[in-house]
Amino acid sequence: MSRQDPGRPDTTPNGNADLTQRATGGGLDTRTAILRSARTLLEQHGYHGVGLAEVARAAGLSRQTVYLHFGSKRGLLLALVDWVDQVEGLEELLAVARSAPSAVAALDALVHLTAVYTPRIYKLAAVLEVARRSDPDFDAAWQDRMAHRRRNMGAVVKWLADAGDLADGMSVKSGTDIVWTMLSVHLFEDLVVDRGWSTERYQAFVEDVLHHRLLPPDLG
Amino acid sequence: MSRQDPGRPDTTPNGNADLTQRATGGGLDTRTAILRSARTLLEQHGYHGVGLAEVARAAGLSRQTVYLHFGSKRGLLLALVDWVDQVEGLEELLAVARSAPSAVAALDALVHLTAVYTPRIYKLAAVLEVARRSDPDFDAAWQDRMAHRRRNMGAVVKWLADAGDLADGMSVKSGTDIVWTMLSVHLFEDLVVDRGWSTERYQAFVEDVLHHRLLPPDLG
DNA sequence: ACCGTACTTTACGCGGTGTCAAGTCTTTAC
DNA sequence: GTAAAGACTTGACACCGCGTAAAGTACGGT
Repeated sequence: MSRQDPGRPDTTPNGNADLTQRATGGGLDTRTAILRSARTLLEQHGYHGVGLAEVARAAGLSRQTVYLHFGSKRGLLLALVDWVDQVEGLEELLAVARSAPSAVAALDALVHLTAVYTPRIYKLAAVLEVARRSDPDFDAAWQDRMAHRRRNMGAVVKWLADAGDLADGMSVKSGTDIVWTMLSVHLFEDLVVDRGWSTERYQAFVEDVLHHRLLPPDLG
Repeated sequence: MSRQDPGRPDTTPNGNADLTQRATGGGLDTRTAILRSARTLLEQHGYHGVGLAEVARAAGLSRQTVYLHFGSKRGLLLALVDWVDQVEGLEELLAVARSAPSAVAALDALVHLTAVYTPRIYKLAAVLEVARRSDPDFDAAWQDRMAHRRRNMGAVVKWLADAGDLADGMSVKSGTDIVWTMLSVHLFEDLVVDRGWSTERYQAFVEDVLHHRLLPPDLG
């Protein structure tokens, strides 16, 4: 943590009046406290439903502290994305997919990863979606992260191609486009969140479509 | 084109009290002028990139006039949706699909309709997407309109089922879910807008997936 | 004792939504 | 011919969110 509370001034015009936890010995530092409350509130009320004042209050801090740490709402969101991916263990899950025994297994692992991971982050993804369309600068930064995600998928499709497991006439680029689209958060939201499908059914559906579209007839 | 212009009762999508449109010799009444500039500006700068003041200015009117006609930004957006669907001739396109000679033809017509219609409205759809996630009241009204769209798709899938053209184990509900998802604006955006596919390729892809998933093996 | 760090308080400027009240101009109705 | 009704304008205000600025306060280390 950092400093302590000077005196719990309470009744600040800024709107704190909270009971500030921030366990000094606990281990949560200020930055994490902000990220935690930001995530909770944003997932609950959406991008425009939460102001930085509210985030700060929930973290037991002043509004300015948020600006001190993240510079802007955009900065907070960007940091939030990285933090959540780290907290939710995205890298570990990706490592599993990369260590698959075959190209087809890697593709299936990618689908499985998505079915497991998306439920953890789709609410935040909805927030980011709005942020993208509200803030061009955020959108630019977001595209970078998405390009990274696309490269992961492209690598698997390339693997398929090199192993001769890609259907005739299917280029790596087209295949990647299809994987990208079928594994998008949008599609998960449509099927699982809005239409009530189970993640198992979602996974089976996506896997089936990808197999039929990407693999040669004998494998699909 | 401000205050003169006598009667000329026209379609009032909103169904509000005073229907009173005015058509100068030119033909565009105030309401339409607002809708037109709103559409242009919103598609260009997004939901939060345009204020009602700017919309009004572009229409050559005062900000209050917008409130007089639509009550709020939400009201304007809702009216805009109806107006655009009417201007773009959605009903006519739907009639074509409904008059298809067979269930499978109707399904294909639905896909074709989407491939033709979505390019005209996907920019506005992005705006509405943000509005939905920023304004719960708008979201509620939006769900109504989407339910209507879903019923159209459900009718076609029901037609398939009644004609015995639905794959074994595929319920009307599941089939409708799949059609809904594959014809979503999101999927169009991913493939055509973001990944640069032609609408023909998009259409062929969606049609293929739907045929393979929905129709029995001999037809798919 | 001193300085740097972390956080707080208070105060602006800016821009957007939504509301109110009064005023202008034009058409319609008596 | 005048009065009422309709359509739109002007100007002002409350409220809230973002972002910035400038002091001020508490603590830790040297």
